[in-house]
Amino acid sequence: MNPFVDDIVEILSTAAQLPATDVAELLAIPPDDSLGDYALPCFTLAKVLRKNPAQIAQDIADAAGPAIDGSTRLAAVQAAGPYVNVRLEKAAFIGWVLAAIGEQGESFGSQNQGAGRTVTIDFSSPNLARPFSIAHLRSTAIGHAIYRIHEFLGYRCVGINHYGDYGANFGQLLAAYQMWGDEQKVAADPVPELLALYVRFNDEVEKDPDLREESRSRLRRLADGDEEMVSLWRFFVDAGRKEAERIYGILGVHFDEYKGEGDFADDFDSVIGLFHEKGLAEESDGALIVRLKDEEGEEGAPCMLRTSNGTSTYHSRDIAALLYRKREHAFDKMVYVTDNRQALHFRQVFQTLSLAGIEWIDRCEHAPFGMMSFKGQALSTRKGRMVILEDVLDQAINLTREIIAEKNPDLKDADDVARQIGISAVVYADVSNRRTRDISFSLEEVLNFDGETGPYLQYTHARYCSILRRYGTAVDGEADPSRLGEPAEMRVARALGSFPGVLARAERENEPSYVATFLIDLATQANKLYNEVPVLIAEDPAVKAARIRLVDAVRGVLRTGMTLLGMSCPEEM
RNA sequence: GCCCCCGUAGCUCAGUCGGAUAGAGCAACAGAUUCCUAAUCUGUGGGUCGCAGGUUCAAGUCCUGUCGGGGGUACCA
Repeated sequence: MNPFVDDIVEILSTAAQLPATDVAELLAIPPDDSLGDYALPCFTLAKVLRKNPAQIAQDIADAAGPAIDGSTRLAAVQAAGPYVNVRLEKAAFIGWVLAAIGEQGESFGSQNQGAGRTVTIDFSSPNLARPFSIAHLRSTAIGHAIYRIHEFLGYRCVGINHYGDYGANFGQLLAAYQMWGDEQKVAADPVPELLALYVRFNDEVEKDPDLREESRSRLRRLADGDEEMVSLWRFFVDAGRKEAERIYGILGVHFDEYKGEGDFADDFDSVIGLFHEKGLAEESDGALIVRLKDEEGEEGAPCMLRTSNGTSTYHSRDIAALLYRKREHAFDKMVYVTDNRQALHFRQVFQTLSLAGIEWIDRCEHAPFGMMSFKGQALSTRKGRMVILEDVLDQAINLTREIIAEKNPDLKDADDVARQIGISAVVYADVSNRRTRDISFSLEEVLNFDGETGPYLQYTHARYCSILRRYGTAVDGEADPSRLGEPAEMRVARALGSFPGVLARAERENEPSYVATFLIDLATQANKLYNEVPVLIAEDPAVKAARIRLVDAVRGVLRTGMTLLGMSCPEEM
């Protein structure tokens, strides 16, 4: 795939008289590019050859010398202690990267590894009884990025919103509404009114535990199809969905399927039938369970399919939903983007289906993410301690407006650009951390636009757009890159060249933060580049044209990467 | 008790398969704009990679134990 690496492997394996696969396996990248572009550590060879690794490195470098001299891609080979360092022919490497980007255009980075495959991604899936808080952004932003990355790699994607429209939260809402709700106020502006009712219920239930019965009885009536309860519940769900879809509109997130948990509450008989058939289901304390064992054979928490009251469970509903998805979408990969707390739940679901002989269960993955805390405390809707996502977005947008007014008062569509920057800043702050980390939300940090942030990426992109705009004429895709080779140019090219590998890893591990880290690196190198070498004021027109090609490539890859993370890319800011 | 995640600079975090001197950003301080947008760039200070063993030529990275934080552990989802 990379002819430069292929050449190094071929030459060094011949020189060292080693199998090519061994050399490819050992090949590393030196910590500093002044040492070289690739390195072969010789420690492991020392044992076999019974020689000092530095001597081995020297021998290999000597033996490889002539072949390197004859190579158009490789410039030099040198032993440095126990390492054989190889330097690339810079202009050739930059030219190769530019050619690849030129050929593949906007699809550069994709190796089309998802062609012919379908992935279903369950993400965001908010509980509609609660407001859309900053904590919901995690699953939404991470899931959306995973969706876009898969789509870019050629997968057919089905984004599923498995929203919560079922369970105790709704009982609480029904009770609170009927006890204290003001029909007109709720009808006029449901979201904040319902939130207030929800918080009040949880507040009062602490003082008066008997209130729980108010909730439970209504839940029973709902389950029995009581008309009053059903129509109220429907109203709550509709209001919650409208609100969620409004937020998705702001974020630019799209789902291919909306199905609530409640949609799988009634058809779980088939799930139970499946486990009865296999002889796996058994009665225990009135509930129906499947016993599970961990790796050591110890009995762990069982998977409960039906409660002693005869109702469905989180497990049976999720299993029903999963079977439905397999039938409906015939996925090759299924990703659940939920918080870490549900790790055991998914292990149980997967293990239970595995016991039942469902062989495709190994294509299902849980992509967990860490908890979000706020000022050292967990966010809790029940206790009214929460950060409403839209408030954060609004603050980010307003701050951006101020910055634009100060730095670029003549910017046209300033309001639109402020929205793009503010929203992307918040999204970036979320997807830039590795998924499994617990993150502490800090408004101050999200609203700092200096350094490794969303606006930094957008700024770099906008500056590159600006260079191309001022260049005036179309980019010459044939401009000769042989005049390039400045260290700054080489570093940018190396970053560009790493994009396909980064995306492959991001897909494999369902980890969008790899793309975020990549973009910061690319933008950093790109910013250094225009500080170090002149582009528009380059004296030699041939050099200028070649640099413009490089600038255009950076602009394109920045745009692709930011889009994959769900960010927008204004051309001016 | 058992299971999962996390622990790297004052703060927030990177760190592919174990490789050369552990890196960024923020905050602090000092610089760079007659020149492509200073939301940028350059420099300075800042480290017992939680701790202890082990494996290895080589450990932030792998193994065991331990401490600290968070979460989970059959009728919430």
